[in-house]
Amino acid sequence: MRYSKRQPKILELVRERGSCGISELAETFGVSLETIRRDLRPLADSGQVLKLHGSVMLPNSMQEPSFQARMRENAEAKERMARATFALVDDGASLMIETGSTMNYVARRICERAGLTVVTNSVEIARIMASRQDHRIYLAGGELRIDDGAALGNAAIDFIRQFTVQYGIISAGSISATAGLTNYDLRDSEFCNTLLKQSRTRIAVLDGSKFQQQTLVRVCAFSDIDILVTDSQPGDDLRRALTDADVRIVIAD
Amino acid sequence: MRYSKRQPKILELVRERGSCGISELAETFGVSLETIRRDLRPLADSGQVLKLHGSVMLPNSMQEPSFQARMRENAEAKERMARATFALVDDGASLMIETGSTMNYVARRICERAGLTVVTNSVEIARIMASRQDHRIYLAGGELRIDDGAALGNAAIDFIRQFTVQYGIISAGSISATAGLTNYDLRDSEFCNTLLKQSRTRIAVLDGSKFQQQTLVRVCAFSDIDILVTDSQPGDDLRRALTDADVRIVIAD
DNA sequence: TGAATATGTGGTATTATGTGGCTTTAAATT
DNA sequence: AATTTAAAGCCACATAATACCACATATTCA
Repeated sequence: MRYSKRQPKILELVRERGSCGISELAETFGVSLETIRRDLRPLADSGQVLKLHGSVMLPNSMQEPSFQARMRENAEAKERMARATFALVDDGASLMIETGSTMNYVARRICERAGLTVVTNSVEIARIMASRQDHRIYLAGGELRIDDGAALGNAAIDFIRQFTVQYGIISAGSISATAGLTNYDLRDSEFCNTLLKQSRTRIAVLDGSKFQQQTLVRVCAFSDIDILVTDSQPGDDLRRALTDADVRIVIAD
Repeated sequence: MRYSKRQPKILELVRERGSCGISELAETFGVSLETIRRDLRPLADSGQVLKLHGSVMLPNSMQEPSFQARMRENAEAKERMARATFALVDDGASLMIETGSTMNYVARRICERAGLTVVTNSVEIARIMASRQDHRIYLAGGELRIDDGAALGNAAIDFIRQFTVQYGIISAGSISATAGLTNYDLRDSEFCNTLLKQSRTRIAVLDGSKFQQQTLVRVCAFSDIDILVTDSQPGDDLRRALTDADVRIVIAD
């Protein structure tokens, strides 16, 4: 492997942000595009980053276009919420995380905590957490949904029933005063339902674009969660419904 | 080590800041570049710092994880064996694959087949297979080994017992005429054992560097496998033991 | 003072970077 | 789906920065 003083910093940047533009990197380091490409080549050859046209990303990011698209939607809000969620969790905590783009952002941040015990049904999140040596990771098995690499169904649900954790972290497709938390896929809802039952402090993370919408399947009532992490003020109806159910609202930044 | 009053201070600086420019050090100590290089040489030779053009850094900031390193060992042989294994499997087949760097190469190739049903205990391999839409993937859950992201133990073993597949594909740490296939980790051996029991055609993939060595734990006897895929001719002893057990030997390219 | 070690200097070899031409890729358009 | 078009990648060469070596000079310590 060829060494360059930039390579470790490139890796760090890519790991931190999930992906980086090549011109962006060139500008950051004040060198030409070709130089960055030369730095990148051995990193790509050894599989440490994945090289695309004009950008690099972590090889462990799901490559499905639909999932990628969701990772980009509201990326900045999701990152802010991830930091806020990080602040809620202590070193050495035990937690369950479900699948989804928002959960990926949360996992990347929470990963920085030391000595966690993590239970998840998402291949992606398991991989993110495995990038550090000092976590224990329990992955629920079953048939994988190709789209996001999540195990759903009875096998996964039975698996997580073995655990009781301090924090249960979920997202959802939408949240509204009338319907509570709702989701696109029944299997997700079922899984989240069990996840919440096995967790003492139940945290839902949803950005403001999910307020007042309504998707197909009900996940749970407001009384089934303890904390809502979001990025913007909910409307009056929603806020009243949440406070009535004793949900603590955390607005990121 | 050669004595210099600057060396301890250089080390201290590099450790504190991660990396240092050589001209920067020369200026700090008020000596010529050549002098700093002479101070640095023994430090670099003894592995305490990593020297690159114009700067030095800590040697471990570039260290790649052990799994990445194994992916690069014998990469060319593993790729050849992967192609040969690909040829053994049909479109629409059902198969089980265990974890390991060789299995990763195999998975990348086999993934090109259409409509497979894949059962695995490796997060990596699940992810590789998920890059195409038309496979069904069953991932065994359990506690993950951080190193390679594999689920091991009873949960994983019980999970795969639900399936019976056409092809069981494993690797191993070594193969020898006297000890059969052996592995480093008992948990791998136990898992592979069950995997083979659930498979009709049992394929072992091992490159020539694993001949005649012997690692810790026995995986299975030669009679428990049907096909050995390798990259070079085994020695006479080994070949005789294999043919006596009716193992078909496939030499890649 | 003299031997041993350190440091600096200049020339040459090596490595890193940038540039321009050409090929490949991805996306936009028909 | 095929064609066009712009962007990104790759390669080869030129240039700049850095490393190495041999030798000269300075410093240290017995």
